[in-house]
Amino acid sequence: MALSGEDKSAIAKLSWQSRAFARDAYLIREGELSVLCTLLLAGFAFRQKLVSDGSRQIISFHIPGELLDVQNVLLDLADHNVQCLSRCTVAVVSRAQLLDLMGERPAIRRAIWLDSLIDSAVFREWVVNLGRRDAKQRIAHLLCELAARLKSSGNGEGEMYDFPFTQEQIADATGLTAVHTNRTLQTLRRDGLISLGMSKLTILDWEALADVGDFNERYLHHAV
Amino acid sequence: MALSGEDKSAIAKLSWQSRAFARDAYLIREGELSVLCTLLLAGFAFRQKLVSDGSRQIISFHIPGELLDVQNVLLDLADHNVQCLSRCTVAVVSRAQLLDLMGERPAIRRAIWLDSLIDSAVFREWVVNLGRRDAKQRIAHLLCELAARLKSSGNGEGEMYDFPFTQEQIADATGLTAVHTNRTLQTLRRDGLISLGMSKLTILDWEALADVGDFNERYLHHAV
DNA sequence: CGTTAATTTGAGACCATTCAATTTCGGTGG
DNA sequence: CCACCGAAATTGAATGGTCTCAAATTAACG
Repeated sequence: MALSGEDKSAIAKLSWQSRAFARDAYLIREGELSVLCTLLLAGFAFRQKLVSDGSRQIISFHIPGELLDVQNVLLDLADHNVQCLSRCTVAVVSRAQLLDLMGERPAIRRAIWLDSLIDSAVFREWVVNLGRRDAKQRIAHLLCELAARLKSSGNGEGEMYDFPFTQEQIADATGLTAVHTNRTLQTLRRDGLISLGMSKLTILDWEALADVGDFNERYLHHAV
Repeated sequence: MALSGEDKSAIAKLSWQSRAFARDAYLIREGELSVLCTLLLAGFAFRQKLVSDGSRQIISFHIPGELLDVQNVLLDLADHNVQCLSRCTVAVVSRAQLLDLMGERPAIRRAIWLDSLIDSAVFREWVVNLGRRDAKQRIAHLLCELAARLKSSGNGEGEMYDFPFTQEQIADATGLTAVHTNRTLQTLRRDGLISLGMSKLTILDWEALADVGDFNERYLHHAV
């Protein structure tokens, strides 16, 4: 969304600090008040929730350039965890500062709200993915989503993307076990749809992968 | 969220119209521009998306008193369908009017944004429900959520609630088949947790049902 | 009171899980 | 630079939860 020069300078005037986090570090914890708002400058992160038997469901992945805490900014206590997937660098501002900025600058307010609504659209698509697709479709869909977002945010060269996800994380995002995720990835490789290894994903046949995963990028709403 | 008298009168000044819809009528269609914003006055509705093989995933249910189109108000084209579950009466205002009101009145803006963030929190919980819980847990969790929301919005007498959902709809919301939903509901009845029939749900043992469904209402954020 | 929708029941098939063991990868220290 | 280590990926076989398909029963509606 295009912002005016004044909006941009208002953002530049924010007092923020850069912070580094290790892999697996928590940025937000369920049950705590999140008073900070963070922008992911470098590295990957994910939202996550634990269930009674101890297993974990990943709710979304986040790539460099995305806002992480908008979902919590008006809420009392966070209802989920946000965790670093790789080493991360984030820009941090206070919740109060962000809300003030939004109060003063309608275009920024709108942009941030839009961002949170696109996050919601992704959650909805994940509900569909988990509820009505089998293993092969789920994983294909997830790979399409990540590739589409990495491409449109400028992370990636051609059809090759940084891909620091473990198979266990893919499993926790798709509602599968790591074992079955492994087997399913192998069939996607065997079918010539993807190449995956050494923290790099390459989409070899985009059209076929999107077809397998029933992927339609409308729900991303041209997210940056 | 408490609104001032001025805010309330600004809302009262909106030019809205009441409309009735039949069961199964579409309020929003995927791929279309939603220029209207609706408040559900009476009846139940749900969000829904279809996948390639024609099967349907329900993404959320909505009860009287809830806003339906906030998720689409800043988006170009709707990414999902919204459909009436029972006969519905809705209040309709134009998208432009709602956005104007939000521009002028910070408290209303905040309330509506909060509403959309709580919707998101529910989507996230559904991701967890579909991804990491088995059939019995999923259905118990869904029943807890609906009961909690119906209770806090004043729809319900004691532990008995209007419950116009078919088993097929519960199946499409929990990612199961209607057949397996039927068998699972029977075990919940046999265990003495619920009583269900004639469009009425009674929670016989709230604590046990919440325990089975791993239900923690924090994610509802005391939604109205 | 007839007709359609919704619920219920049964049996067999299948996708994904579980559990356990093995191999490969990535990083670290000598 | 190589040996080592824990993490991650891979493989196998048996189990199980859920699905599929079909039919019967019951409830809802005009």
